[in-house]
Amino acid sequence: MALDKQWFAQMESRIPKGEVRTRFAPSPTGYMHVGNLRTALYTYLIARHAGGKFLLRIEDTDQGRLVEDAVDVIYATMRRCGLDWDEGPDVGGPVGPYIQTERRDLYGKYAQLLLETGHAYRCFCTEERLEELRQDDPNAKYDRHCLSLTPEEIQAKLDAGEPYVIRQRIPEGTTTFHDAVYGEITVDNAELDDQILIKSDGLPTYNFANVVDDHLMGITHVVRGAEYLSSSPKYNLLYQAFGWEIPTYVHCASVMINDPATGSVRKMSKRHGDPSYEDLMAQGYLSQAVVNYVALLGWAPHGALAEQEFFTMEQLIAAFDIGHISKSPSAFDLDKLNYFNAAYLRSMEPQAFAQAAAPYIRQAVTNPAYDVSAIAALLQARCERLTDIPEKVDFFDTLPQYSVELFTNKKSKTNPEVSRAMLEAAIPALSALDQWTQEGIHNALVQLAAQLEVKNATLMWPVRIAAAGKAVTPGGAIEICQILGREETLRRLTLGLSMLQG
RNA sequence: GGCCCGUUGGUCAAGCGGUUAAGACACCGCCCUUUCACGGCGGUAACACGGGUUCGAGUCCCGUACGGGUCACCA
Repeated sequence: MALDKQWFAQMESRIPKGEVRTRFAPSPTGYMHVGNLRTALYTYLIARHAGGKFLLRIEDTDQGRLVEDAVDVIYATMRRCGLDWDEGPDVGGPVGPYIQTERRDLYGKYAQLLLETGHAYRCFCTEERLEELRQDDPNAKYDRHCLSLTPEEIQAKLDAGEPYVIRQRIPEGTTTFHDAVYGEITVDNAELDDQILIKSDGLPTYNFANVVDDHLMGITHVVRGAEYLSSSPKYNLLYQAFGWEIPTYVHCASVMINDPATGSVRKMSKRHGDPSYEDLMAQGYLSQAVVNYVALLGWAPHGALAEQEFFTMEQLIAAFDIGHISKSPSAFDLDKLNYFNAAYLRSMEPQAFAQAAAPYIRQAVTNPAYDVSAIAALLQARCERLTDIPEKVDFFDTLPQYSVELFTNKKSKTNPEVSRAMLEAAIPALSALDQWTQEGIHNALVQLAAQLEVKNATLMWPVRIAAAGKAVTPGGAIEICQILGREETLRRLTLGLSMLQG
């Protein structure tokens, strides 16, 4: 097969120059790992910080792992996180296509190039033979059996239609590469395997497609998880074999999680039931909170910003720098995410919060008479996640069964006898009210407490307990009574009183 | 196991040869208060270990230990 020099030249000519270009290149698996999300974020931030381009490329060369609609999940997640891309499968761009299976013909041509320059060779070994090689040493490298095939032997196998793969020929010596976060790393080439570049199905392996695409797409900063650190020398060798400029590598340490079962940390994984981005959304977390938290998992602002922890996307773009990406793995901490989420929830406009909370409130409070906005106002400073809401407000719909013991509270100086006296006084005072407003209820009860010569808490406690039937409620007696309405409040208070009289 | 990487409180982390070693989460206490939250104030808690280099080391070098990654026709 003759190589079309013009075609290669044309591919080269498409590559944009003079700008920072990064890419996020997920495999369509149907969900976004927290670690992947963080990698995507950092990749995005590096491009935006430099005023460069951020691209999205879909790496779907593993036909066996294709997941239906997974690409849509990626789009949705990226958009929801505020990671807008300049070039990608859906928006196009100068170096497309942006889906690897749509580029399939191109990898073979580049592999051919390597074949002709002796940087790669065809391998006809069967899987059985490879397995045998690994019999006594499961970590054995390929023995280069097919490297010694003569051109005639190769041609004969080709003519016979024998399936083959194309392998990279690793040269002698050592390979040194530079990583922006880990620094200079040198390895002995003897440690490197003659890895497969083109699989027998004709599709490229991740490692090969990655190098070809990154070059052809003009990627200047290769941002990826640290699990690729040890395969980086092979990448470098590939770039060198092609005579291509080596990009800046930015490897990010893994996101770990504390495993309470073992008491140690391990890499976050879907398999162990660790939450993905989608899981977190379903659990009532805010996308901004997750993004903010994740940004700080493995990167920290420096200088004047060292103590800042709340960042908008714009602020992240301005502050982000590769130099402060951490080399060591960090543990995902749900407590801290909860803190961020609660803070984001609190910072919302009351109206926006009410809107977000409404469906969760309505899960537990179906009575249309109760004002959702008023309930939301009580909740805003009191929940870490939206999904915390239903159990906090269930008492509005139905008064729980509760025990008289709830009427006893040391700090409020209440016990069943005191509570009984309080309710006996509160019921007529509240039924006499002409305006059922927070202010009206507040004034009536505060005046009553003064009149009875007890502290406010002594009166409020039994009222709240009778109104809600729970020791802990969002909001106090006044707010709860106001939302309940006069009739229901008096009914519940009377019920409470009868419990105390019985 | 070989190779590569890492190691500051329970967790996230600042620090880039000279600091009383920041800050945040969590935890504890106090205040505020109508329960709980919110908010305010305070507290417990760290440079893995051993050698060097240096007037001086969390910061630089070398070991050890521990942790992680990787060794596929997966990405």
